[in-house]
Amino acid sequence: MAKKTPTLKRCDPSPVKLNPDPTADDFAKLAWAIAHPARVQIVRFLIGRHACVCGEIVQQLPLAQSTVSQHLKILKESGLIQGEVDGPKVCYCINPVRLKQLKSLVAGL
Amino acid sequence: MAKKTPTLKRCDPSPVKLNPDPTADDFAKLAWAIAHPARVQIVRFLIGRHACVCGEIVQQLPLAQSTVSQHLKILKESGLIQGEVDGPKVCYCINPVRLKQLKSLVAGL
DNA sequence: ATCGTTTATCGTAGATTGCCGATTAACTGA
DNA sequence: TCAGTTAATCGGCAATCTACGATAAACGAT
Repeated sequence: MAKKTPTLKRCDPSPVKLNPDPTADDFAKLAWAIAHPARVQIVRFLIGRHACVCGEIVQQLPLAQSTVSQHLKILKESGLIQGEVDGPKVCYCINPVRLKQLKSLVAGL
Repeated sequence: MAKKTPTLKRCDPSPVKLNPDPTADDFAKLAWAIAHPARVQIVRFLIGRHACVCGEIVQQLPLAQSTVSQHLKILKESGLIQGEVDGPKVCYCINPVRLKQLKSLVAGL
């Protein structure tokens, strides 16, 4: 009992193992997709409008068309949004399944 | 009726205004904090353990100590975690308020 | 006071991001 | 067919991120 630590311990010393976190990569990927203000706005905009044309998104943001296209590409690669060709235009919309995945991953933290 | 668009419209043409999104920056900041697999694991680890020492996190990850320290710094700057000096060690823990903010922002999408 | 432990910071290198203008590709309509 | 519109891609530049080893700072213990 001489070695009893006198300092009050704030840290839990229980040896809990770190679970393998197989979803960490996917989680990070989804988080990365919305880790930029412009992309947050795009996602919110698409949710609010259900679906809309690329050009409209460009008009709403103070960014060049090419830059917005890059952001849309990133969002598309994450699976959060989908682009459907509609004539010369492209109609973007939210992927509800993927959005739900993001929500449950964050909610499960 | 000759000008009736023959193509079925998938896109909603209703003119909905894009709300100013004052939280977009903060949202992106929080998302950025967990936009890396290592940081996702750190956050999950801290949630699972309630609190723990920096060195333990380093042991759990296949990264150098300095790299983990950088990730911890990013997480701390986002407000998601807090570091409390406990002698020569530093005890990290989740900031529940900030975590709840992240959850509600994502849930509110 | 000095040593050992623990963590943060510095400096560096390579890769990636964000932004833009310019160009290209795809499609419609006259 | 040809012109016009729409969106994606290319090339380039500055900035940031990630990772590491090495070093410095803070603290407890002897």
